Amino acid sequence: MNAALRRIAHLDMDAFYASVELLRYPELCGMPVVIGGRRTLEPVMQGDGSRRFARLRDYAGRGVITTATYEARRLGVSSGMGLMKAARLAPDAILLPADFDAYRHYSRLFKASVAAIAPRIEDRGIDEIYIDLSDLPDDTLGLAKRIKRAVREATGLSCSIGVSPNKLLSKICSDLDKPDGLTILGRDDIAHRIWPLSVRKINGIGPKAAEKLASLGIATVAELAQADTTLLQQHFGRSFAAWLHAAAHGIDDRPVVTSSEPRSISRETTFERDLHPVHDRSALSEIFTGLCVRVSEDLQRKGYLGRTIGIKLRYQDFRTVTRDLTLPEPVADPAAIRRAAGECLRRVPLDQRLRLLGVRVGALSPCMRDAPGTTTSRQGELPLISSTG
DNA sequence: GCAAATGTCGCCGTTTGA
DNA sequence: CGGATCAAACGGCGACAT
Repeated sequence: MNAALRRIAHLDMDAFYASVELLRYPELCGMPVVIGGRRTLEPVMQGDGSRRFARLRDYAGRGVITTATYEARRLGVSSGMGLMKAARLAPDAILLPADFDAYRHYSRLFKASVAAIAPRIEDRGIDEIYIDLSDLPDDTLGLAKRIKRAVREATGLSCSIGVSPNKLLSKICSDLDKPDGLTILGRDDIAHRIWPLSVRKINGIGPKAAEKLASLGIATVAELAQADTTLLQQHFGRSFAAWLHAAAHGIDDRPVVTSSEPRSISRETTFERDLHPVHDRSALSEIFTGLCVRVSEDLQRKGYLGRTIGIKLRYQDFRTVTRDLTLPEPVADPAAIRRAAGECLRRVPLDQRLRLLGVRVGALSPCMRDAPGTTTSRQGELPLISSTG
Protein backbone atom coordinates (compact mmCIF):
# COMPACT_ATOMS: atom_id res chain seq x y z
CA MET A 1 0.00 0.00 0.00
CA ASN A 2 2.15 2.73 1.40
CA ALA A 3 5.43 0.91 0.99
CA ALA A 4 7.21 4.04 -0.20
CA LEU A 5 6.52 6.19 2.82
CA ARG A 6 6.31 3.91 5.78
CA ARG A 7 6.79 5.07 9.34
CA ILE A 8 8.18 2.24 11.41
CA ALA A 9 9.01 2.53 15.08
CA HIS A 10 11.27 0.30 17.12
CA LEU A 11 10.65 0.39 20.84
CA ASP A 12 13.17 -1.05 23.26
CA MET A 13 12.64 -1.11 27.00
CA ASP A 14 15.59 0.34 28.92
CA ALA A 15 17.57 -2.26 30.93
CA PHE A 16 14.29 -4.11 31.15
CA TYR A 17 14.82 -6.88 33.73
CA ALA A 18 16.84 -4.63 35.99
CA SER A 19 14.31 -1.83 35.72
CA VAL A 20 11.47 -4.16 36.71
CA GLU A 21 13.51 -5.22 39.75
CA LEU A 22 14.02 -1.58 40.70
CA LEU A 23 10.25 -1.11 40.82
CA ARG A 24 10.21 -3.80 43.49
CA TYR A 25 13.35 -2.64 45.31
CA PRO A 26 13.35 1.13 44.87
CA GLU A 27 16.14 1.48 47.43
CA LEU A 28 18.48 0.12 44.74
CA CYS A 29 17.88 3.07 42.42
CA GLY A 30 21.14 4.61 41.31
CA MET A 31 23.19 1.59 42.34
CA PRO A 32 24.99 -0.89 40.11
CA VAL A 33 22.67 -3.90 39.85
CA VAL A 34 22.91 -6.98 37.68
CA ILE A 35 20.42 -9.77 37.01
CA GLY A 36 21.58 -13.31 36.45
CA GLY A 37 22.60 -16.64 37.88
CA ARG A 38 20.35 -19.63 38.30
CA ARG A 39 20.76 -20.02 42.02
CA THR A 40 21.21 -16.41 42.93
CA LEU A 41 19.73 -15.71 46.33
CA GLU A 42 16.58 -13.73 46.77
CA PRO A 43 17.05 -10.67 48.92
CA VAL A 44 16.19 -11.36 52.58
CA MET A 45 14.42 -9.05 54.98
CA GLN A 46 16.50 -8.05 57.98
CA GLY A 47 15.51 -7.19 61.53
CA ASP A 48 15.53 -3.43 60.94
CA GLY A 49 13.13 -3.74 57.99
CA SER A 50 15.77 -3.23 55.36
CA ARG A 51 16.68 -5.90 52.85
CA ARG A 52 19.95 -7.66 52.50
CA PHE A 53 21.02 -8.18 48.89
CA ALA A 54 23.57 -10.57 47.44
CA ARG A 55 26.67 -8.96 45.95
CA LEU A 56 28.44 -10.06 42.83
CA ARG A 57 31.43 -11.06 44.96
CA ASP A 58 29.28 -13.68 46.70
CA TYR A 59 28.54 -15.50 43.48
CA ALA A 60 29.97 -18.90 42.63
CA GLY A 61 28.87 -20.70 39.50
CA ARG A 62 28.74 -20.47 35.74
CA GLY A 63 25.92 -18.03 35.17
CA VAL A 64 25.99 -14.94 32.99
CA ILE A 65 24.61 -11.44 33.32
CA THR A 66 21.20 -11.12 31.75
CA THR A 67 20.80 -7.39 32.34
CA ALA A 68 22.87 -4.71 34.03
CA THR A 69 21.73 -1.27 35.13
CA TYR A 70 23.49 1.66 33.50
CA GLU A 71 25.39 2.24 36.75
CA ALA A 72 26.70 -1.31 36.56
CA ARG A 73 27.56 -0.94 32.88
CA ARG A 74 29.72 2.03 33.78
CA LEU A 75 31.84 -0.37 35.84
CA GLY A 76 32.53 -2.38 32.71
CA VAL A 77 30.04 -5.21 33.01
CA SER A 78 27.47 -6.04 30.37
CA SER A 79 24.93 -8.67 29.45
CA GLY A 80 26.33 -12.00 28.38
CA MET A 81 29.37 -11.61 30.60
CA GLY A 82 30.14 -14.42 33.00
CA LEU A 83 29.18 -13.51 36.55
CA MET A 84 32.55 -14.62 37.90
CA LYS A 85 34.30 -12.26 35.54
CA ALA A 86 31.84 -9.49 36.34
CA ALA A 87 32.51 -10.04 40.03
CA ARG A 88 36.14 -9.14 39.48
CA LEU A 89 35.16 -5.88 37.79
CA ALA A 90 32.36 -4.90 40.14
CA PRO A 91 32.44 -7.00 43.31
CA ASP A 92 30.09 -4.67 45.18
CA ALA A 93 27.38 -4.60 42.55
CA ILE A 94 24.03 -5.99 43.70
CA LEU A 95 23.11 -9.37 42.21
CA LEU A 96 19.48 -10.38 41.77
CA PRO A 97 17.94 -13.58 40.39
CA ALA A 98 15.79 -13.34 37.27
CA ASP A 99 12.04 -13.42 37.79
CA PHE A 100 10.61 -14.19 34.39
CA ASP A 101 7.02 -14.19 35.54
CA ALA A 102 7.41 -10.58 36.62
CA TYR A 103 9.11 -9.62 33.34
CA ARG A 104 6.37 -11.30 31.31
CA HIS A 105 3.80 -9.41 33.32
CA TYR A 106 5.40 -6.05 32.60
CA SER A 107 5.96 -7.09 29.00
CA ARG A 108 2.23 -7.62 28.56
CA LEU A 109 1.50 -4.32 30.24
CA PHE A 110 3.77 -2.27 28.03
CA LYS A 111 2.69 -4.00 24.82
CA ALA A 112 -0.98 -3.52 25.65
CA SER A 113 -0.40 0.15 26.36
CA VAL A 114 1.25 0.60 22.96
CA ALA A 115 -1.44 -1.42 21.21
CA ALA A 116 -4.09 0.96 22.51
CA ILE A 117 -2.42 3.70 20.49
CA ALA A 118 -0.94 1.79 17.56
CA PRO A 119 -2.21 -1.75 17.02
CA ARG A 120 0.14 -2.90 14.27
CA ILE A 121 2.82 -4.44 16.47
CA GLU A 122 5.49 -7.02 15.75
CA ASP A 123 6.67 -8.87 18.82
CA ARG A 124 10.43 -9.14 19.09
CA GLY A 125 10.78 -10.86 22.39
CA ILE A 126 10.01 -9.81 25.90
CA ASP A 127 11.32 -6.26 25.82
CA GLU A 128 11.06 -4.93 22.30
CA ILE A 129 8.61 -4.43 19.48
CA TYR A 130 8.29 -2.88 16.07
CA ILE A 131 5.28 -0.66 15.49
CA ASP A 132 3.91 0.28 12.08
CA LEU A 133 2.71 3.87 12.38
CA SER A 134 2.17 4.36 8.64
CA ASP A 135 -1.61 4.39 8.64
CA LEU A 136 -2.10 6.57 11.69
CA PRO A 137 -3.09 10.17 11.09
CA ASP A 138 -0.99 11.75 13.83
CA ASP A 139 2.41 13.36 13.40
CA THR A 140 5.37 11.12 14.13
CA LEU A 141 6.91 13.04 17.00
CA GLY A 142 3.59 13.43 18.83
CA LEU A 143 2.83 9.76 18.36
CA ALA A 144 6.17 8.62 19.65
CA LYS A 145 5.90 10.85 22.70
CA ARG A 146 2.42 9.56 23.41
CA ILE A 147 3.63 5.98 23.20
CA LYS A 148 6.49 6.67 25.57
CA ARG A 149 4.12 8.31 28.03
CA ALA A 150 1.66 5.42 27.78
CA VAL A 151 4.40 2.90 28.49
CA ARG A 152 5.56 4.86 31.51
CA GLU A 153 2.04 5.25 32.85
CA ALA A 154 1.29 1.56 32.40
CA THR A 155 4.51 0.24 33.87
CA GLY A 156 6.55 2.97 35.52
CA LEU A 157 9.33 2.09 33.10
CA SER A 158 11.17 4.04 30.43
CA CYS A 159 11.82 2.96 26.90
CA SER A 160 13.70 4.18 23.87
CA ILE A 161 12.08 4.64 20.49
CA GLY A 162 13.48 5.03 17.02
CA VAL A 163 11.28 5.96 14.07
CA SER A 164 12.35 5.74 10.44
CA PRO A 165 11.09 4.42 7.09
CA ASN A 166 12.02 0.82 7.93
CA LYS A 167 12.81 -1.73 10.63
CA LEU A 168 16.55 -1.79 9.99
CA LEU A 169 17.01 1.93 10.55
CA SER A 170 14.53 2.13 13.41
CA LYS A 171 16.32 -0.65 15.27
CA ILE A 172 19.57 1.26 14.93
CA CYS A 173 18.18 4.58 16.00
CA SER A 174 16.22 3.34 19.00
CA ASP A 175 19.70 2.69 20.37
CA LEU A 176 21.19 6.07 19.52
CA ASP A 177 19.83 7.97 22.48
CA LYS A 178 19.37 5.31 25.16
CA PRO A 179 18.03 5.34 27.84
CA ASP A 180 14.70 7.16 27.57
CA GLY A 181 15.56 8.13 24.01
CA LEU A 182 13.54 9.27 21.05
CA THR A 183 15.16 9.46 17.63
CA ILE A 184 13.39 10.17 14.38
CA LEU A 185 15.37 9.52 11.26
CA GLY A 186 14.61 10.35 7.66
CA ARG A 187 16.33 9.19 4.48
CA ASP A 188 18.37 12.39 4.42
CA ASP A 189 19.83 11.61 7.83
CA ILE A 190 21.39 8.28 6.86
CA ALA A 191 24.75 9.58 5.70
CA HIS A 192 25.05 11.88 8.65
CA ARG A 193 23.75 9.65 11.47
CA ILE A 194 24.15 6.06 10.33
CA TRP A 195 27.28 5.96 8.23
CA PRO A 196 29.69 6.91 11.04
CA LEU A 197 28.53 3.90 13.08
CA SER A 198 30.22 0.55 13.35
CA VAL A 199 28.88 -2.16 11.05
CA ARG A 200 28.06 -4.04 14.27
CA LYS A 201 25.12 -1.69 14.77
CA ILE A 202 23.38 -3.33 11.82
CA ASN A 203 21.03 -6.00 13.04
CA GLY A 204 22.22 -9.13 11.29
CA ILE A 205 25.94 -8.38 11.31
CA GLY A 206 27.30 -10.33 14.23
CA PRO A 207 30.83 -10.95 15.48
CA LYS A 208 31.80 -13.27 12.60
CA ALA A 209 30.68 -11.04 9.76
CA ALA A 210 32.10 -7.95 11.46
CA GLU A 211 35.45 -9.65 11.87
CA LYS A 212 35.51 -10.64 8.23
CA LEU A 213 34.58 -7.13 7.16
CA ALA A 214 37.31 -5.72 9.37
CA SER A 215 39.83 -7.91 7.60
CA LEU A 216 38.73 -6.22 4.37
CA GLY A 217 39.28 -2.81 5.91
CA ILE A 218 35.56 -2.21 6.47
CA ALA A 219 34.64 -1.07 9.96
CA THR A 220 31.95 1.58 9.52
CA VAL A 221 28.64 1.58 7.71
CA ALA A 222 30.00 4.28 5.40
CA GLU A 223 32.88 2.03 4.40
CA LEU A 224 30.44 -0.78 3.81
CA ALA A 225 28.18 1.46 1.71
CA GLN A 226 31.15 2.45 -0.41
CA ALA A 227 32.65 -1.00 -0.63
CA ASP A 228 33.21 -2.66 -3.98
CA THR A 229 30.24 -4.96 -4.48
CA THR A 230 32.33 -7.49 -6.35
CA LEU A 231 34.69 -7.72 -3.41
CA LEU A 232 31.77 -8.24 -1.06
CA GLN A 233 30.37 -10.95 -3.30
CA GLN A 234 33.68 -12.79 -3.35
CA HIS A 235 33.82 -12.95 0.41
CA PHE A 236 30.20 -13.28 1.40
CA GLY A 237 28.36 -14.81 -1.53
CA ARG A 238 25.75 -13.25 -3.74
CA SER A 239 22.85 -13.12 -1.40
CA PHE A 240 24.55 -11.92 1.78
CA ALA A 241 26.63 -9.38 -0.17
CA ALA A 242 23.53 -7.86 -1.70
CA TRP A 243 21.93 -7.65 1.71
CA LEU A 244 25.04 -6.00 3.23
CA HIS A 245 25.10 -3.38 0.50
CA ALA A 246 21.38 -2.61 0.83
CA ALA A 247 21.60 -2.44 4.60
CA ALA A 248 24.48 0.02 4.48
CA HIS A 249 22.34 2.24 2.28
CA GLY A 250 19.44 2.03 4.71
CA ILE A 251 17.31 -0.08 2.40
CA ASP A 252 14.99 -2.63 4.02
CA ASP A 253 11.55 -3.65 2.81
CA ARG A 254 10.66 -6.21 5.45
CA PRO A 255 7.09 -5.79 6.62
CA VAL A 256 6.01 -5.50 10.23
CA VAL A 257 4.73 -8.99 10.97
CA THR A 258 1.87 -8.76 13.42
CA SER A 259 1.34 -12.46 14.05
CA SER A 260 3.42 -15.60 13.85
CA GLU A 261 3.53 -19.17 15.06
CA PRO A 262 6.48 -20.69 16.92
CA ARG A 263 8.77 -22.98 14.90
CA SER A 264 10.31 -24.92 17.74
CA ILE A 265 10.12 -25.35 21.48
CA SER A 266 13.17 -26.32 23.49
CA ARG A 267 14.65 -26.72 26.92
CA GLU A 268 18.30 -26.86 27.81
CA THR A 269 20.40 -26.73 30.89
CA THR A 270 24.01 -26.09 31.76
CA PHE A 271 25.21 -28.30 34.61
CA GLU A 272 26.83 -26.95 37.70
CA ARG A 273 29.86 -29.05 36.87
CA ASP A 274 30.75 -30.93 33.70
CA LEU A 275 29.30 -34.41 33.80
CA HIS A 276 30.94 -37.57 32.58
CA PRO A 277 28.88 -39.70 30.19
CA VAL A 278 29.87 -42.90 32.01
CA HIS A 279 30.61 -41.87 35.56
CA ASP A 280 27.60 -39.56 35.81
CA ARG A 281 25.37 -41.65 33.63
CA SER A 282 22.41 -41.77 35.99
CA ALA A 283 22.51 -38.06 36.74
CA LEU A 284 22.64 -37.29 33.02
CA SER A 285 19.83 -39.67 32.30
CA GLU A 286 17.65 -38.03 34.91
CA ILE A 287 18.37 -34.57 33.53
CA PHE A 288 17.73 -35.77 30.00
CA THR A 289 14.36 -37.24 30.88
CA GLY A 290 13.50 -34.14 32.86
CA LEU A 291 14.17 -31.95 29.82
CA CYS A 292 11.92 -34.18 27.70
CA VAL A 293 9.17 -33.89 30.29
CA ARG A 294 9.46 -30.13 30.41
CA VAL A 295 9.42 -29.77 26.62
CA SER A 296 6.40 -32.03 26.56
CA GLU A 297 4.64 -29.87 29.14
CA ASP A 298 5.49 -26.74 27.14
CA LEU A 299 4.11 -28.32 23.97
CA GLN A 300 0.88 -29.39 25.61
CA ARG A 301 0.39 -26.11 27.41
CA LYS A 302 0.83 -24.22 24.16
CA GLY A 303 -1.21 -26.71 22.17
CA TYR A 304 1.33 -28.11 19.74
CA LEU A 305 2.56 -31.43 18.48
CA GLY A 306 6.01 -31.74 16.96
CA ARG A 307 7.43 -34.14 14.43
CA THR A 308 11.16 -33.35 14.65
CA ILE A 309 12.88 -34.16 17.91
CA GLY A 310 16.37 -32.83 18.45
CA ILE A 311 19.08 -32.78 21.06
CA LYS A 312 21.89 -30.39 21.74
CA LEU A 313 25.11 -31.18 23.59
CA ARG A 314 27.84 -28.88 24.69
CA TYR A 315 31.13 -30.50 25.58
CA GLN A 316 33.60 -29.47 28.22
CA ASP A 317 35.60 -27.66 25.51
CA PHE A 318 32.45 -25.67 24.57
CA ARG A 319 31.99 -27.35 21.22
CA THR A 320 28.31 -27.80 20.47
CA VAL A 321 26.66 -30.57 18.48
CA THR A 322 23.08 -31.21 17.56
CA ARG A 323 21.24 -34.23 16.24
CA ASP A 324 17.64 -34.57 15.24
CA LEU A 325 15.18 -37.12 14.11
CA THR A 326 11.95 -36.64 12.26
CA LEU A 327 9.15 -39.00 13.21
CA PRO A 328 6.39 -40.26 10.93
CA GLU A 329 3.76 -38.66 13.14
CA PRO A 330 3.87 -35.57 15.34
CA VAL A 331 3.97 -36.21 19.07
CA ALA A 332 3.80 -34.31 22.33
CA ASP A 333 4.03 -36.94 25.04
CA PRO A 334 7.20 -37.19 27.12
CA ALA A 335 7.79 -40.87 26.42
CA ALA A 336 7.76 -40.45 22.65
CA ILE A 337 10.03 -37.41 22.92
CA ARG A 338 12.35 -39.26 25.29
CA ARG A 339 12.51 -42.23 22.94
CA ALA A 340 13.36 -40.13 19.89
CA ALA A 341 15.80 -37.97 21.81
CA GLY A 342 17.45 -41.16 23.05
CA GLU A 343 17.91 -42.27 19.45
CA CYS A 344 19.55 -38.94 18.68
CA LEU A 345 21.83 -39.32 21.66
CA ARG A 346 23.18 -42.62 20.35
CA ARG A 347 24.44 -40.86 17.24
CA VAL A 348 26.69 -38.50 19.15
CA PRO A 349 30.18 -39.22 20.43
CA LEU A 350 30.26 -39.43 24.22
CA ASP A 351 33.98 -39.42 24.83
CA GLN A 352 34.20 -36.20 26.73
CA ARG A 353 32.56 -34.54 29.69
CA LEU A 354 29.40 -32.57 29.00
CA ARG A 355 28.54 -29.08 30.13
CA LEU A 356 25.05 -28.71 28.61
CA LEU A 357 22.20 -30.84 27.42
CA GLY A 358 19.15 -29.66 25.50
CA VAL A 359 16.02 -31.11 23.94
CA ARG A 360 14.10 -29.46 21.14
CA VAL A 361 10.89 -30.19 19.29
CA GLY A 362 10.31 -28.66 15.87
CA ALA A 363 8.12 -29.11 12.79
CA LEU A 364 5.25 -28.03 15.01
CA SER A 365 1.61 -28.46 14.19
CA PRO A 366 -1.20 -27.01 16.23
CA CYS A 367 -3.18 -29.55 18.17
CA MET A 368 -6.77 -29.34 19.30
CA ARG A 369 -6.63 -30.06 22.96
CA ASP A 370 -9.37 -31.06 25.30
CA ALA A 371 -10.18 -28.56 27.96
CA PRO A 372 -7.78 -28.73 30.91
CA GLY A 373 -8.91 -31.31 33.42
CA THR A 374 -10.16 -33.90 30.99
CA THR A 375 -8.13 -37.04 30.71
CA THR A 376 -8.78 -38.18 27.16
CA SER A 377 -5.56 -39.07 25.44
CA ARG A 378 -4.74 -40.33 22.00
CA GLN A 379 -1.21 -41.19 23.00
CA GLY A 380 -0.39 -44.83 22.66
CA GLU A 381 -3.33 -45.66 20.42
CA LEU A 382 -1.02 -46.30 17.54
CA PRO A 383 1.80 -48.67 18.40
CA LEU A 384 5.05 -46.87 17.69
CA ILE A 385 7.96 -48.80 16.34
CA SER A 386 9.94 -49.56 19.42
CA SER A 387 13.63 -49.95 18.90
CA THR A 388 14.66 -49.96 22.49
CA GLY A 389 16.57 -53.23 22.11
C1' DG B 1 40.69 -20.91 34.45
C1' DC B 2 34.65 -17.24 31.01
C1' DA B 3 31.24 -18.30 28.07
C1' DA B 4 22.70 -18.91 29.97
C1' DA B 5 18.46 -20.03 27.79
C1' DT B 6 15.49 -19.91 24.02
C1' DG B 7 14.47 -19.20 19.44
C1' DT B 8 14.87 -18.09 14.15
C1' DC B 9 16.92 -18.48 9.84
C1' DG B 10 19.97 -19.75 6.04
C1' DC B 11 23.22 -22.72 3.85
C1' DC B 12 24.95 -27.00 2.48
C1' DG B 13 25.43 -31.88 1.73
C1' DT B 14 22.87 -36.09 1.45
C1' DT B 15 19.02 -38.91 0.56
C1' DT B 16 14.98 -40.06 -1.79
C1' DG B 17 11.59 -40.29 -5.12
C1' DA B 18 10.17 -39.27 -9.57
C1' DC C 1 18.73 -49.82 -18.40
C1' DG C 2 21.64 -46.20 -17.12
C1' DG C 3 22.36 -41.56 -16.68
C1' DA C 4 21.04 -36.80 -15.89
C1' DT C 5 18.43 -33.92 -13.27
C1' DC C 6 15.33 -31.81 -10.18
C1' DA C 7 12.72 -30.94 -6.06
C1' DA C 8 11.65 -31.83 -1.51
C1' DA C 9 12.81 -33.50 2.86
C1' DC C 10 16.12 -34.24 6.17
C1' DG C 11 20.06 -33.51 9.16
C1' DG C 12 23.89 -30.85 10.67
C1' DC C 13 25.69 -26.69 11.62
C1' DG C 14 26.67 -21.96 12.18
C1' DA C 15 25.33 -17.21 12.76
C1' DC C 16 22.59 -14.17 15.03
C1' DA C 17 19.16 -12.37 18.04
C1' DT C 18 17.05 -11.08 22.85
